[in-house]
Amino acid sequence: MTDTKEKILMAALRLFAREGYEAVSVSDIAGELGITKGALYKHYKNKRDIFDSIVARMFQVDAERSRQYEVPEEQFDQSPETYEDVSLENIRRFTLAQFVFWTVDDFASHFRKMLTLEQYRSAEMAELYNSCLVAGPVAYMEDIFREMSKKGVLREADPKQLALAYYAPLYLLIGMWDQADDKAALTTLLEGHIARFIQMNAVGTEERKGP
Amino acid sequence: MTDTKEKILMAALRLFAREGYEAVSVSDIAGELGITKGALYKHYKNKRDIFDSIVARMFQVDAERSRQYEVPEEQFDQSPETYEDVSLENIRRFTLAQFVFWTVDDFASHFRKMLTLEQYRSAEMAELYNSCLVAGPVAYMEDIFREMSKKGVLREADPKQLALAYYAPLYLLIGMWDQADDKAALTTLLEGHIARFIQMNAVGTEERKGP
DNA sequence: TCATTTGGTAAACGAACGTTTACCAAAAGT
DNA sequence: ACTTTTGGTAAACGTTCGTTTACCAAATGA
Repeated sequence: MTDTKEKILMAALRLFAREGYEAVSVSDIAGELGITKGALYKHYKNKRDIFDSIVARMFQVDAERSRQYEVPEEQFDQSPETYEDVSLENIRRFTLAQFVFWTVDDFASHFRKMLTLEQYRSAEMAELYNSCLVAGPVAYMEDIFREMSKKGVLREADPKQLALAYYAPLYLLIGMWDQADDKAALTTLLEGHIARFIQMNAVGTEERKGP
Repeated sequence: MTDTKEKILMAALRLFAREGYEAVSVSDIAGELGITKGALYKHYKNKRDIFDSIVARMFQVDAERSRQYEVPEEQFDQSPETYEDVSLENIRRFTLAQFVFWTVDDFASHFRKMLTLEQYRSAEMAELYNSCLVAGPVAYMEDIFREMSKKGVLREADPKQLALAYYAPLYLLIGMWDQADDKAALTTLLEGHIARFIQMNAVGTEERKGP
């Protein structure tokens, strides 16, 4: 069965996320499935191959996700007076989806932790960690905020500074998730942060802008 | 010489911070100093003992630091009209000092990275990482902000939400430091963040409060 | 039906691991 | 001056590592 190959990948990911790549032995992975380590080499050519397959899988998952999120296209025919609300609401929903993805989703959550543990081992891992979880998302938000400032949805401000202020709490709360006992409180904090950010930075929360 | 013992500790810390504890061999550590691994056992009883000594050292460094930062006591006899400025300026300086400590300081920087890599291995490491770098600092800022709100230096707001908004960018920038090529830009971003935070949350940046 | 492929076991491989031992030169103590 | 301690080397210990090999039963395919 090719089902075993999948089980190996997930078991390895779970172990890599907790212990780090080097600290996990091939026997450990095989032991998780109740098979011998010899059987493992029928599915992967070596230990590194498992790791590489995990990374490749993440690229695949990410491609599917961005295909899904890109151009929903439905709300662009709104009247100008409600555009900012829709736009901000989109950001809010996107942010919550990001949070859920990196914390609740089994694969993404374990992958994030694995990447956290491997980020200093090589420039490649550092770049991957950075683009997935740090500078990548910040740059993404910066683009969005620059656009929104230009359209008058947000007050004038350095979009890089805005992106930092917006994304950093999300990043920190993701990092707190794994060992938080009250996970609902974290979600509440995140929602509070988003609401606060919109209230302080959106045009139209104090005076409403006419069409 | 007891100087060798210190060199072993620092070399081990440097390696643990890059590779993680399990991925570093005793030979690796000895090799960094140009001695054999046998010699290493004249200074530490085993590999774990080196790790524990590093952690103990951090506690020691931290104790010295908090002794140094606690009760500078010099500015508490200010007139009420300048109190908020002093208070906010203290926070600004404290924040920058924290940032420099966890990024530039050789021991603290490596210790932070090591802790980042070990945080999922045991509850003890998770707690240490959390108290040093995540929930600990947030709770600390929360206390400060609650006090400042009560004294009217800050606008009314949930202090937990304030602490998250204030500390998270610091946390993210610390994490970006290691592999940033333009470190000055990060410092600029941090200073921008602090200035922005004070401007948006301090009472008196729009209307000055009389005595 | 019979050859082949698949997915598994058990054992062995050399290398590397953390640790211990036997030994030694130089420094320190008395 | 002689003993002890200190800080080092080199080699060996038993264990575990990642990987390979020989073998096998069941599924697959012609």
